[in-house]
Amino acid sequence: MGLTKSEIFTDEQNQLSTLLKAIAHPARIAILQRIIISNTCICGDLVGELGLAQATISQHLKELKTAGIIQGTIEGVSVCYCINPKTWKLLEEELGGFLASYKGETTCC
Amino acid sequence: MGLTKSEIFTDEQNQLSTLLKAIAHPARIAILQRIIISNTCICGDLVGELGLAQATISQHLKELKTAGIIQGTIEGVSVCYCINPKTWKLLEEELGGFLASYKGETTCC
DNA sequence: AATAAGTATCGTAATATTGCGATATAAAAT
DNA sequence: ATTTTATATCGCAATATTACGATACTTATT
Repeated sequence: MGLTKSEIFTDEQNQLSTLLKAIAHPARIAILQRIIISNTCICGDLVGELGLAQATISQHLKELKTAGIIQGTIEGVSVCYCINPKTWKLLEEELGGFLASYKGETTCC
Repeated sequence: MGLTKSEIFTDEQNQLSTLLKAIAHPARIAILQRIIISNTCICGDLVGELGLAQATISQHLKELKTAGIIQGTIEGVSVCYCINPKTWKLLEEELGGFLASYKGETTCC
């Protein structure tokens, strides 16, 4: 039907998948890398650098913001976006725990 | 258009987003957790445990397999799926590097 | 007040994802 | 050989995502 059945999964599984989904796009990865490098990001800059239209970038920024991964504060005409430290930490922890749970033992296959 | 413009991004950005996309679904996270715990997974088990139809689970397994995150070997009637250590390591490295690139400095906002 | 600059939102088209019933396939047991 | 068991694939419907032009909004400058 095209609708994820969130009810049957744990809150952790849903939360992690939501965060991952927000990051799982090359444009959004590029945006995040750009924000991290400059530590002071303005959308207008991105429009010139990435090869995407202004509307598209604004939409990607909105998705990252909705997921809580970035936060934006209005600074005059432009908007300054930066990483939301809390969510970033949460992602590092949740994802780190998940990835580390596999110890690489090859009992099967 | 609905088509991601992969051409304008780096190989690293595309690769990382592809891997993340494969994991960014609660059912697939649940499947991976289940595989990791048992270290010997048979699809039939999952059908009973998760609340999804057999066809749906088979499809999720296929996506994980296509992304190279799991590998399956036929064992008689059933198929044994397990983590692909190489891809898992790659994911840990790529993602770890990406997440660690943010140092948490709050110069702005 | 009018204009300019930077972003956000709307509407829309193209494509992708999610989920499932039905059916196919493949190996094991009878 | 037929039936059973386990998994994969097909086809479809519902929904989500991606991208962008056009337009609205919001603040700064003139």
